[in-house]
Amino acid sequence: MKILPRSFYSRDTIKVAKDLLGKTLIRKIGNKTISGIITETEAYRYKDDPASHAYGGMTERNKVMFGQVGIAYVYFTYGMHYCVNAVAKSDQYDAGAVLIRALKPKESVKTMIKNRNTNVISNLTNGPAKLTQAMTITKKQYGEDLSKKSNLYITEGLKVNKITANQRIGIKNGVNKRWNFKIEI
DNA sequence: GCAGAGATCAGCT
DNA sequence: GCTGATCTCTGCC
Repeated sequence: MKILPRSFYSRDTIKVAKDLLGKTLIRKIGNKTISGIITETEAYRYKDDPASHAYGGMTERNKVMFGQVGIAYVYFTYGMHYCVNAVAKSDQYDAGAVLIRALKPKESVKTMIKNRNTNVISNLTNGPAKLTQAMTITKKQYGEDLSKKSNLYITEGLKVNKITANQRIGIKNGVNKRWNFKIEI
C-alpha cells in the first residue's frame, strides 16, 4: 500500500480532512503492525477557526501545527487522554490540522483489545482518545512523520463514495462550521 | 439507556 | 484557578 506523500497534506485543511476518510492509519511497534481504516475526521484551521488549538497563536503544545505538513500532532487533554492529528494546510494558512476521530480496526485487533481492556470491537477505536489507546499513541509519537515509513504513518486505503458533513463535537466556539466528516463502511 | 462524577495536564477570554 | 478537540463507571436523581 502506498504511503500518502507530503503534497497530500499541503492542501486546504478541509479538503485533506475529507480525503483522509477511507485511508489506512498504521502503527508499528517492534515487528507488530496495528492498523485501521479512518472513518471520521475533523478539520481545525487557524485564525478563522476559534475552536482550533492554533487560534490564539503558537504554544509549546501546538507548535507542530505551524511547522511542516504531514507531521503527527499528538496532544494530551482532560488529564488522561491523547488525541492524534495530521498537520495539513494550504500555503494561505500558517497553521492547521486534521483530528482523527474514529477508525475501523484492521490489523492486530487482538492487540487493540488488550490495550483497550474490552472485547467489544465496535468500542475499540470509535473515539479520538480510544484509538490512541488502542494503538499506543502517546507523546512519543509527537512530531512523527506520517509521509514516510516510521512508527506511525498513513497509506492509501478504500475508495469512498458517500461523505457526510456534521458539526464538530465537544467544542464551544465555531460550532457553526460543519467540519466533521464521516463515512459508513 | 442516560445523566453525573471523576480522572488531574497544559494553557489562559 | 478553571476549563477542555474525552472516556469510563456508577446509579436510577
